[in-house]
Amino acid sequence: MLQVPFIRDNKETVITGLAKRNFDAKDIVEEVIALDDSRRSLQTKLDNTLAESNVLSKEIGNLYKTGKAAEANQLKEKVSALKEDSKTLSDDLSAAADKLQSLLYQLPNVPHESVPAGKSEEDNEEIYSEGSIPELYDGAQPHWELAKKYDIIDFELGNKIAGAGFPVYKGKGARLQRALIAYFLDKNTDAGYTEYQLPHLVNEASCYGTGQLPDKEGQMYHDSRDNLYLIPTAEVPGTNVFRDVLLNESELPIGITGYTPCFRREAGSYGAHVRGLNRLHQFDKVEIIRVEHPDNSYKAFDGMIEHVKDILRELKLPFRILRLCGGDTGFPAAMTYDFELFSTAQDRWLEISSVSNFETYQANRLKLRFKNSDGKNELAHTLNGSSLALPRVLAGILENYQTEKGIEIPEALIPYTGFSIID
RNA sequence: GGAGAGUUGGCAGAGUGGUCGAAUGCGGCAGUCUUGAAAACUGUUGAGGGUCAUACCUCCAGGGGUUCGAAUCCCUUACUCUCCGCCA
Repeated sequence: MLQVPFIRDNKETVITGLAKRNFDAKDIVEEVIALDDSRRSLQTKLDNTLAESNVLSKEIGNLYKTGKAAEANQLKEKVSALKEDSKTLSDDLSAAADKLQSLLYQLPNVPHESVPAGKSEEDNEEIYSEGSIPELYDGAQPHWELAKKYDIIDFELGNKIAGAGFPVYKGKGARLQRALIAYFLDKNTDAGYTEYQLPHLVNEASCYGTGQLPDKEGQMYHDSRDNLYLIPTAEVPGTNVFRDVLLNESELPIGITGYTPCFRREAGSYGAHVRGLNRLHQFDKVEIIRVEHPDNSYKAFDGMIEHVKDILRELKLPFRILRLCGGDTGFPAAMTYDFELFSTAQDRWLEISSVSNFETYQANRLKLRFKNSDGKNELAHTLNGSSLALPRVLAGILENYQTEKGIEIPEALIPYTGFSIID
């Protein structure tokens, strides 16, 4: 959530920044400022009314003590009248505050100055690529065929047990999943992230904290009996670790990592390009989350990019990095880089990681602050990224590492799988 | 699921109608001492709104009520703990 004083002081920056997302913020910004004005003037009136009745109440107390009940009763009437006024004022005030809040929820984060304008993924900029695309043998297959051929992922079985989008991993397929999770977690903890095991269900407040609510309700699985949501990403429980937290500056930076399954309803997103592992209702992901001093967050962002690069380099998977344009950058993010790996057998790029800097947008909702060197409480910056999402990495490995003899295992993973080929 | 107890500042924990935005301890910050640090001692230290700055207002889990006046009394919701039940 953007902060009102920031919007006030940077009206034009906000409007031109959001225009890069194709978001016309002009009316909302004007309305926010107008509402904030009226909120303030109501607040002042209310404060004055309350101040007066506070003074009178004290007098009443004193009058009673000195036995002047008649005078006290006179004052009581006055206070009652003030109370009527303050009731009206405070109703008006909370109406204005609620409206302001709901307007603020509608404003996405202002993109970083380096983010290009653009409407859709067409306008994303490729800024880096690495690794060579392997030449596959004749008869190379997409992963859903390989999965069947080697009997390592059973989509049909998942259909029976749960439904489409819930694959069953078997044998070496299951082991490879476990290996990837352990490998990613090890890479992350080696880089200084602290490993967390987080709840897979979260309450409503946590969903508001990271912005899944109020407007992405339909994308999450929800247990209405207990009002709990299945997490769509570890970002939700992981970032909410820091909800309502006041840190000392010396505690920054903080980095945590966690493996969780992720659950997404993905309503209405069926169609092309969703075969096999490409889009699922349940998938595994290892996430990294950072809390940073505002002065360091972009340096930390670069560090996260390098970290993910290292992993892909070690797995010897060909990848590229995209700088997302305004229109493709997620609502709460100021900047996002996507990692995509090239799947030779599908002849297309698959998104496997998304690294974002949210600046203070999430921290403002979370009330995540630190005491700065002036002793003032200041919002921290939050960042997160996948390192990595499993299904498409798995798809990439299966497709890019297939040979006529079987699927080779990337060297870095062999200590984790305990085997070097799936055949 | 049943019964009971609780929820107070960064943390722990007192406070049962006005003198309470709140004792005390820990932690944080500053200083004295020290070559430096630790220890000790001294001072300081809740959050939000508002103001040029004061003033002032709000906040003792959330919401509602009683009262001239509520952390304190009542209702309600959420959560936590203990015991019982169930259970991997």
